[in-house]
Amino acid sequence: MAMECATGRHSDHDVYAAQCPCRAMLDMLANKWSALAIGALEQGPRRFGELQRRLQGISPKVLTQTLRRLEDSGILTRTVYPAVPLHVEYALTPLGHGAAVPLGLLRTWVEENLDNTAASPCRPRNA
Amino acid sequence: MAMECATGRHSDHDVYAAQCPCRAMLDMLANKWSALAIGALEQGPRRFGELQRRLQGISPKVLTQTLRRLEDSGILTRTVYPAVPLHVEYALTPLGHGAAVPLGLLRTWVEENLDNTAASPCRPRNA
DNA sequence: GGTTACTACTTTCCTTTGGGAAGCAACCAG
DNA sequence: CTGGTTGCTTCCCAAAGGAAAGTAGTAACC
Repeated sequence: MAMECATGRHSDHDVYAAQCPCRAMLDMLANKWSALAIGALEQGPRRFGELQRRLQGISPKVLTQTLRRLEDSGILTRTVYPAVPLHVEYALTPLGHGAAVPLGLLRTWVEENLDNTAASPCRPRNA
Repeated sequence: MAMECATGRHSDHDVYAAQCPCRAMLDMLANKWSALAIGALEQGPRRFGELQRRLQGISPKVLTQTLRRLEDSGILTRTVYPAVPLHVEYALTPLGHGAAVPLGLLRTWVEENLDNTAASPCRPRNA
């Protein structure tokens, strides 16, 4: 009786089911670089170099991999303008803009709630 | 002038800064198993075996790693009841319950929006 | 003509992390 | 003394992450 998926809670999908394709989607979105890249594209299309500067600490290899995966999943589009020098733009699809909402809330929550942990803040609050 | 972090957008933290401790927090929460484990604990404390059955496909090693990391970050607590057989309960902290909100939205979004992608559904919609 | 610069990667190499299979330890029931 | 239950740990391998350097095409500078 369709134990593999479909508990009927939301739609036909269940992220808790190992075989459900939405598990793979969750695995892709629930990832540091994906969350940051999607957030960086929320305000409009960005170029490779812009993203690399924004996502501090990412290497070009990993940025390419991340963008390719998101492109293959329909989260963003890659457009090449054969100008000189080469110009490549990445932009969120409507699906990507949808995913950006919960991911943005997650990023915001992390930034606003880290103080409650034992981690040291970037700016000490009394110095 | 504090380029390492703190763009001032939300609080003193910036997930886009590589050195900001909130980047590490994002890296931990933005992860398949963390998102599922936190969701599974949202309705109340759960035992190791319960979590392992709920998070279909997780191995005991990976579940232990995930729970330990979340415990070390203050997201959940681990309580041992020295009964026979051994009884261990995992429960979200207030911080964990806060993190559960955006993560729950992400899980729900994935379940409800996978249809819009090229991925095959669990239950075909016309058969 | 040679050199430098720009953009967007790719390649190589190495370290770190993730993941499955199996084993372990404690305890009790039969 | 064997089997069952719970909650892990250990071993080993494969996949992913990350730093550094190389590539390709063009154009502007000297």
